[in-house]
Amino acid sequence: MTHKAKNPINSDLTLLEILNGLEELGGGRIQDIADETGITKSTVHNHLSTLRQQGFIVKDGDRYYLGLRFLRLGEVARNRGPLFSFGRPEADKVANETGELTNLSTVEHGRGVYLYRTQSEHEVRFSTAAGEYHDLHCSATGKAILAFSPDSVLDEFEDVHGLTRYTQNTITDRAELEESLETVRERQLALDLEEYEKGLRCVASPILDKDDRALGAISVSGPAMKFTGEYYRETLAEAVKSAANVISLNITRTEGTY
Amino acid sequence: MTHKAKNPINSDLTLLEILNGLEELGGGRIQDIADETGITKSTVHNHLSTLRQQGFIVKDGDRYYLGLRFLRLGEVARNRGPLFSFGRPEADKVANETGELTNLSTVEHGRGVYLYRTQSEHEVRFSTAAGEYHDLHCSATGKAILAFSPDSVLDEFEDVHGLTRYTQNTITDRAELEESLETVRERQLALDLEEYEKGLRCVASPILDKDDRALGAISVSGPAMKFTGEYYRETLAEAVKSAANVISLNITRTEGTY
DNA sequence: CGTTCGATTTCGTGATGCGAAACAATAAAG
DNA sequence: CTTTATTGTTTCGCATCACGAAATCGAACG
Repeated sequence: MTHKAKNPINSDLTLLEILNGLEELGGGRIQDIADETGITKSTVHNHLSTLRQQGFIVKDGDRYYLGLRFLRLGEVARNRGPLFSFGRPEADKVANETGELTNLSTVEHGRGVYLYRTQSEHEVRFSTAAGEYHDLHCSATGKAILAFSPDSVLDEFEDVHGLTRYTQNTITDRAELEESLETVRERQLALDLEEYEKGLRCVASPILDKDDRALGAISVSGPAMKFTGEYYRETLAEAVKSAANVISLNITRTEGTY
Repeated sequence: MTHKAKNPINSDLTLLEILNGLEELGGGRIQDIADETGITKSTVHNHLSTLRQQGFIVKDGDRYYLGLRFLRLGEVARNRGPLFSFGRPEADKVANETGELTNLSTVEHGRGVYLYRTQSEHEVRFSTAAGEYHDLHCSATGKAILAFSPDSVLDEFEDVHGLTRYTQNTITDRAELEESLETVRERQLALDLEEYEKGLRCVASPILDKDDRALGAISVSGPAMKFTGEYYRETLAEAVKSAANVISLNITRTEGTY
């Protein structure tokens, strides 16, 4: 387990449970939240009422929604560390030059988290994956990060989530995974060959600090049909790798501020 | 007051207080948070410990920070309503065409909130204002929104925050403000002539739903020295106005989904 | 080794969060 | 218009538990 609180505060747990419910449902009425979370109506009501009073929740008609207060908290979280501020411009560049969807991610609580994803022209609605979690063993960014992280990171992830199989290509064997990480280390490049979702491929390169430890990774992702041959293994790979290099350099250059 | 909870939950209040503290400090040690919030060490410790266990907080050394969990919650909040998903692409276009800083904002809990701000080349670090609050009476976006909102919105804002004076140009008289809103309604354009910060000007245009009620506003902002004459009152004004129109149209066209 | 500073834990108690159920409000149905 | 159903809101009593003072632990420093 990641962390076990000695004296967990009960009402905090229910409050957070309610937030989780609101996130999943994208908002809802008291009854909905109560059903979703298994918490009594009156309790849900009191918590939501308190949250609203403090400006964290908005009520539209009889529906409750997460408020924009969380947007602010999220931005503060995202701007801890240099990864986002230095990475975003480069990610945008890669997206412009290649025309592909570009991602920036890091690790938190033993899982991969998207810090940023470029906007796609096509899927306008809900394209935002920022803040979403992903597995480390079957994503390009995840493997790029693992290759330059202490074993403890993989240990924690394996402990909590296991090496779940999603497709035929998913690497579910620890030894095999570690072997593949070795080549990632050599080439500073990690691939995802439909290991998480059939038809989806990625290339990632790690973003490193001065001690060659991964702060995160940058990747492009797209359809397997398009991500093949030289375009995939040279053009895109190089684009991602050089972007990662620029970001790493910019970060280490400004070291000390962090 | 915006909303008064009948049975506010005490531990929720302290938890939220701690989050506020973390936001202000950008993270810190137990003692720091305790000092900042006036809550006892052990209480702070228990709350943070609980939050961490649930993945909302990260601990780096002996420092606690807001976790990326909030990023996700913030994104959910931001994607409620069509404003962000339809507005962002247009805001980016305006930013590209004019080269100026472009903002997208809305109203929540009686205050203006930035939903999105385009990245500026110059100020890389901490340029993110997303989720930040701003006053309605002295900002271009605020006035654009007020002009197309029921009086209750201005009432609530005035009640809670008052028409604070920030510069010589700030409109602090309700009647005068309402008069200026009349011309905003006519021209579908609102200006900020250094009313909030000396040297800073903005132009905004409201984003309207099918009943001509403001969902938010889009604006560009920049130095007063540059924002003058035809460039300010024609070029930028038109850019913002037409972008607002496009967004409004796209939203009403897809009406019913919301 | 001792000192200092802060994190963590212990612990007793008064406050309070919880759930069942009553009540109100609203909408749908007949 | 009345009835019925559904859900939000409030009440209330009690076992629980969040709180704070102080003790303990642990690390960094000289």
